[in-house]
Amino acid sequence: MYKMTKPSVHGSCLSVLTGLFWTDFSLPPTSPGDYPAATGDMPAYQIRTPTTTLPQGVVMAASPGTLHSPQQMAEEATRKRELRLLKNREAARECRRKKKEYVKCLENRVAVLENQNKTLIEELKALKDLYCHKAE
DNA sequence: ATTGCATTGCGTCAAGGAGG
DNA sequence: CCTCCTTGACGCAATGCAAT
Repeated sequence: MYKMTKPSVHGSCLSVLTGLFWTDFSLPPTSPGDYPAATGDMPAYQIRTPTTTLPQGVVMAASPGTLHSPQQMAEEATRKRELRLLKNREAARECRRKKKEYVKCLENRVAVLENQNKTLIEELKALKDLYCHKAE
């Protein structure tokens, strides 16, 4: 697990490593809320979309026609704001979860590619040795 | 035990994109 | 145009950890 360096206490961790924001990756999301899936060596991770759980007592907006007094209007505005904040709170949580999963996925991919690289270097070395002995 | 810095996670705001 | 969703950015609190 890599640790964030101080200059990026806020914002995109990946920008420190890559110079890019994570949403700027060359493989664009295939759909909103999706991130580039790993290819080849590893399974593409899937984004689950949990059903939003509104707390009990949160009801959907009343039709505007039923509101009259300024007090009712103010209450409606407050209720709408609280609902918006609640939804955004959950959206932010989900967004962070996906981001962590994405970073983990990239870290796995780095590990796989490093192993592949090592194997190929060893293979090349073996072939070179073979070639040298034949040439003698 | 205390202190200071780094890291992490959260809630909120704001901007921008997508869909109706 | 309006509404909703997504996500970068910010501020804050909690926690970890090394230095003293």
